[in-house]
Amino acid sequence: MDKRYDHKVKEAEVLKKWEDAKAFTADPKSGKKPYTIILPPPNASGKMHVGNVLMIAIEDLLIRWKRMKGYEALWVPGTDHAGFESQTTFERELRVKGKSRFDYDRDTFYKMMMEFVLSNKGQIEEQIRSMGASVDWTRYTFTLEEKSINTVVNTFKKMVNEGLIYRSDYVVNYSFKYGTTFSDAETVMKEQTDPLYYIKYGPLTVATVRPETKLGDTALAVNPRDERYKDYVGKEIVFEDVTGLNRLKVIADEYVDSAFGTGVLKVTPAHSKDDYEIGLRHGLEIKQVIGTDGKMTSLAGKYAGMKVLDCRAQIVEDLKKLGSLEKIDESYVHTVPVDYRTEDYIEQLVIPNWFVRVEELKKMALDVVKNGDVRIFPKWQEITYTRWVENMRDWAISRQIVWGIRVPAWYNVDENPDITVTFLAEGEVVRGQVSDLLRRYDLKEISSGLQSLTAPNNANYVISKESPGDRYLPETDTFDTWFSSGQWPLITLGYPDSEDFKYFYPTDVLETGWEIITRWVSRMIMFGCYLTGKAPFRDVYLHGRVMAIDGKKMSKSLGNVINPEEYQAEFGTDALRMGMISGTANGKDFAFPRDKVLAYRNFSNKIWNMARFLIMLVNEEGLTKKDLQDFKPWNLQRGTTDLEMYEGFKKLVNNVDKSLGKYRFSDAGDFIYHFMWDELASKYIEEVKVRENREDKINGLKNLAYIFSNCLKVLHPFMPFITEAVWGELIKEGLIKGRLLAKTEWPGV
RNA sequence: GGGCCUGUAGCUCAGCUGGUUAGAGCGUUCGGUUUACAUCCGAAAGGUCCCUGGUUCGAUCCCAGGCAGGCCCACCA
Repeated sequence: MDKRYDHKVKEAEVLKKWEDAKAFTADPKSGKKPYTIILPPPNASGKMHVGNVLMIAIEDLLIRWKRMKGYEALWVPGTDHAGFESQTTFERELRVKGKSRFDYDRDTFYKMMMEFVLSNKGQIEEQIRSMGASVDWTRYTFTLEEKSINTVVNTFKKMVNEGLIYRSDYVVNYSFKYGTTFSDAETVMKEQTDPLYYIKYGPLTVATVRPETKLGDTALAVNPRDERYKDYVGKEIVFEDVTGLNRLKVIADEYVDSAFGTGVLKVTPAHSKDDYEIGLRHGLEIKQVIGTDGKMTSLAGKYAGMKVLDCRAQIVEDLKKLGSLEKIDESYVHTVPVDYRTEDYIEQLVIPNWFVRVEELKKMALDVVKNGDVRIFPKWQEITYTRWVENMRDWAISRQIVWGIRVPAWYNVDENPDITVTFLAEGEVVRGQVSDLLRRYDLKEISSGLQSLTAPNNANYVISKESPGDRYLPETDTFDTWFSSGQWPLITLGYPDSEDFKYFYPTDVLETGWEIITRWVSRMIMFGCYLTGKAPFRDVYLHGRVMAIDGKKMSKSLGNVINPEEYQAEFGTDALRMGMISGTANGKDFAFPRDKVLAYRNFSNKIWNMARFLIMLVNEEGLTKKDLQDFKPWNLQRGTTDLEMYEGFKKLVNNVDKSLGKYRFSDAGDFIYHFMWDELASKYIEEVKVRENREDKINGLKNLAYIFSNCLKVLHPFMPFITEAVWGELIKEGLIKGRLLAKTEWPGV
C-alpha cells in the first residue's frame, strides 16, 4: 500500500473500475424496489460551477446510499440546451467574427448552434464523471435530442386538442436587444430615477415617465370615488395634442390611485400590462405605437420610424412648444422591469404569442403539495411555492429565438395571406406580407431563407412535427425552455409506455437549488400531474446557493468566483464533495466552506493511514483471511471495549440512516467523521495496539478490521473514491472478500 | 406595499419537539518523532447564544416588539 494517498491517481483508477463493471446501469427487471433521481440538467455548453458540485454530491449521496440499501437505484444524467443563454453566448462569438444571426436563415443558424453546443458538451459530461457521480450514462439525455422533441411536440398537440393552448395578443415583456419575449420569471424589478412629466390633456393633467406612449393612448382614467374629476367621467375631452386635435374618453376605474401624481391616468393598452387590463374592462382600442424593432410604428403618425428614446425627446420638445408640459419632476424614483440576467431594458409590447391556460394545471399543482403527495424540504419553501403557483397567470410559452424546440405549427400561405415573414434572399434580408412577397418570390425561396414569421392571432394553423404540405410555412417561435424542461422527468424516463417509465416513474427525489422552485419545479409538477395524473416526484429537496468565501454572491466583476476544479485538484474530489455537504444544513445560502474541504482532505489522509496501520498490525500478528472473515462481532464479551466499539458502530449506522432519511446530510457526515476519527482511530486503535495479552490483541484486531471495513461502507456514499480505493487494498491484503464497494450491501444492524 | 429567511466562539456554520459544564471545522496558544498519519497526537484559551419585554420552575430554542443583514413577490402610471 502506498505511503501516501494520491487522490489524482486513485480517483482515476476507481472511476475505471466502476465503468468496467458497469456498476451504475439500472435494470427495470431487477425485481427490487426502484429509487430514482433525475439529475437537473446543467447547461450543455457550460462548465461546472460549485452549485453543480453540491447538487451532484447530494444526489450521489442519496443514490449510493439507497443502492447499498438494496434499491434498484437509477440516476439519470442529462444536459440542457439552455435556449436563451446559449444563444446569447453564441451570438457573442459571432459578433467577434463580425457576423450576427441576421446573416443566416433559421435552419442554418440552428445547425451552427447545434455544432457549437455539441462541441462544448463533452466538457460538462467529463466534469460530472470526474465528480464520481454514479449516474447511468446509458440513459443520458440531451434536451434537444429526438426523444425530447417528440415528447414536447406530443404534449403540445394534446394541449392544443384539449383547448389549453391559445394565441393572443398579450402584453409581454419584450427585449429589443435580444428580439424576444421574456416570461415574468425572467424579469426583475430595478429601481431607477427618471423624469416624471406632467402633461396637460385639455383641462386635465397626467403624470407619466413615458410621454412617447401618449401616442397610443385610448382613454384617460380616474378613480370613481375621486370628487375632483367626477364631472369628467363618461365625457370626451377634446384638446390640442402633438399630433393635432385629439379626443379621449374619460373613464372611471378602481385601479387608479387618486393619490399618485394628479390622480389622472393615461391609458395605453398596447404598452402596459395594467392599462391592457383596464382596456379589457372598458372595451378600449389597442393602439400599438412601438414595434418589435424598437421603433415607433406607422400609428405614431409623424413620429413613425423614430427610436423610442428619440421619440420621447421629440415629444417633450413638441409639448413644450405647445405649452402642454406643465412641469417635470426630475427626481422621480420608480421600479421598472429589466432582464434578470443582464438588467437590460424591457419593453412591454403587444405581440401575438402562444399561451397555456393555467387555471386547471394550477389546481393540480397546488393540490399535490397541499395534500402531502409532494413534500418540500425545507418545509418553509412550501409557502414560496404555493404563493407563486396561486398567483400564476397564463403562461406565454413562445420565444422569438432559434435555439430551442420549435413550436410545431404550420401556416398555409393561401389561407393566411397576412402573415409577415423575414427571410434571406441571396444575402438580402427581405421582410413583408407573404401575399405580396409571393408575387415576387417562389415559396421555396422564402421557406429556405426563412428567418422569422409572425402570424396574426386568428391565423389557421396545423400542428405537426413535419411540414403538412407544399403551401405551408413553419412557425418560427420556439418554446420557452421551461416548457420543455418542465417535462424532463417524463422525457428522460420515456413517457408514456417505456419499461423505464412504468418502473421508475414517479421518481423519488427532486434535488435542486431553491431559486428555481417557481420556474422549474412548479412546471414539472404541472406537467407530471397533467399527463400522468401523478406528480413526478415524491420529495423536493432544495439546497441553498453557494456564495463566495467572503459570503457575497459570486460574480466575475468581484473576482470571487470559485472554480471547483482547483479544489478538486488540490484536495481531492471526496474532500470537495463532503466539505460542501457538511457546510450546509437546511437549505440556506452559505459561504463556500473552504475550511471544511480542508478538514475532509485531512480526513481522507486519516482513513488511508488507518488502513495502512491496520494491515500492518494484521500481518504482524499473522492473522489469516479465515481468521478475519469468520469473525462475528456479536459474540464479543460483555464489558469489553471491543463490544463497546461494536455497539458504537451499530449506533452510528442507525444515526446515519436516520439523518439521511430526514435529508440531514451534514449531521450524517459529522457522525461518521467523529466516530472514525475520535472513537475508532484515536481511542480504539491506540488502545488495541498496546494490548499485552496476545489473545485480547488478536480479538481487538479482528474487531477493528470488521468495524473499519464496515465504516467504509457507511462512508462510501459521502466519499466514494477513497473508500473504494481503500476497500480495494483490504481485498488485496485478504482482510475482506468482495469486489466493488459501490455494489456492496449496507451494513445491517 | 406584502411575505420569507437569517443574526450562536476570531472566521464559516451545527444546535432535533425548551432542561445539568452551548458544539464542529478552521484559526489562536502551549506541549509532543511513543509500531500509521505533522494532512499527525495531547491540552488550553475563546461565547451578556442581536436588543427589550413576556410565557415558564427553567429559553439560544416559544410569543410580542425593536435593530441589523439577505432574499422573494407586487400593477402605482
